[in-house]
Amino acid sequence: MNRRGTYAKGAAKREEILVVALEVVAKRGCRKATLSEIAERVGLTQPGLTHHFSSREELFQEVLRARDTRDHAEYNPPNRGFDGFLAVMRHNMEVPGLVQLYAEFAAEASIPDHPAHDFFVERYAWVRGVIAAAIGRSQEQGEMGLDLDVAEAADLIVVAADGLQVQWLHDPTTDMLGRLSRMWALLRRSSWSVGDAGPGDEPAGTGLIP
Amino acid sequence: MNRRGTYAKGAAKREEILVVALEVVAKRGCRKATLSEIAERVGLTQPGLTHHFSSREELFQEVLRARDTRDHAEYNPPNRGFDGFLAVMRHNMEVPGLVQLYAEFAAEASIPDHPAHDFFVERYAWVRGVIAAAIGRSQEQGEMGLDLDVAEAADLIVVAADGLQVQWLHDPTTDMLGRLSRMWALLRRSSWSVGDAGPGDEPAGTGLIP
DNA sequence: GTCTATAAAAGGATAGAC
DNA sequence: GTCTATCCTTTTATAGAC
Repeated sequence: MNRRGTYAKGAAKREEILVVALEVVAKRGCRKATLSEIAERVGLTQPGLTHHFSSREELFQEVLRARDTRDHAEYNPPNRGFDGFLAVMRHNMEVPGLVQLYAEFAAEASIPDHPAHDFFVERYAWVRGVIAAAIGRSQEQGEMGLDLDVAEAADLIVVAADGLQVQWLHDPTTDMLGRLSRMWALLRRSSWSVGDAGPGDEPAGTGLIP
Repeated sequence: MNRRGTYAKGAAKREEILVVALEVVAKRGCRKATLSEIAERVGLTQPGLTHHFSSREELFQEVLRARDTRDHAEYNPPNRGFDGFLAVMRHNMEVPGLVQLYAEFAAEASIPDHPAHDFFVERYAWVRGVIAAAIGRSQEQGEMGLDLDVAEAADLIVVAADGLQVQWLHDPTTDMLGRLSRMWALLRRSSWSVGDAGPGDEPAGTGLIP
């Protein structure tokens, strides 16, 4: 531990930057949050900040990564299942800045050559996996039918959660937890087989498959 | 029609700008799309463009408004119900630029004092209403139970659609239509009463309501 | 309705000192 | 690890001519 003043200090500053970056995003929005303002708020110049995070995109990506790491450790101990996911969403309602950053940056990064594109693709896969595991656990306990298409069900939970967060940002009275619980309940009660109305199928008469 | 050269020309240029703005957004993303590039592509200078749309936010908002107007006329003639909604989503898959703009700009506008904030709040209410009407129609036809909470069900469809679009931007193999059809099927098969597991309720043991 | 010109600001990147 | 200094680029906004 003789690295005090170098490594330790650097790591602490990094943490501080991540926190302050979030505050600036919460106030200005992801688009209008600038490196200079963040730097100033942590008592650095803009080039000083760049030493820690070499670009705006890297910084925001790391803010979100740190969030995931902490949230997962805090709310998703092994096998907590859907309750853990709900707990994360409940926590999200106390940190609108994070939700705002997530929604805006994820959308911005949807363009294929965005620096954070791969981060989000991997993150989505990870989240779907977490939810799929929760569904699997629910199946083991007999709460959900074994004929449920787990991947599809997990997808629906994840996209509903994402969509809900944007709605909630626009209207904070949105009942995210209630809506997600309902979504979960729908899946719990349903029972379907692949040949029934599987992925890609459509209601008859839609005309989507000419 | 003696206004050729003034009103007519202005309106035509406006339309052209809306189209080109979309192309630039599709290429660069909403954040990186600039008034100057759009102006150049329509053969105007940036101040020339500003004459038609006084800000970036107004321009993007009008692109989305024009889209809604056209889509609604094209795919949602009275009482087409859920099929009409699916048709809009199918059409969206042919215009990723629009989906990209919608996702990114909606997230950006989630901050309360954003110029387009109200536009999105009103738009969400409108879309929810459209879906709620489709559900109501489905109930009349006996396809959906009368005990369905229409507002809640409509919400779930809308947020799932929004979330799906972002997922699809990141991974174009995402089966948006299949997922939405499944969502609809879940609601069709379900049957719930308000006291059963109504909005705001949670699974037992979640601890979300201390 | 569109231009030129210019403002006025700000964004992010980089080289080199300490 | 942080600063100063500087650079280049870009962005939006505005005033006034045609």
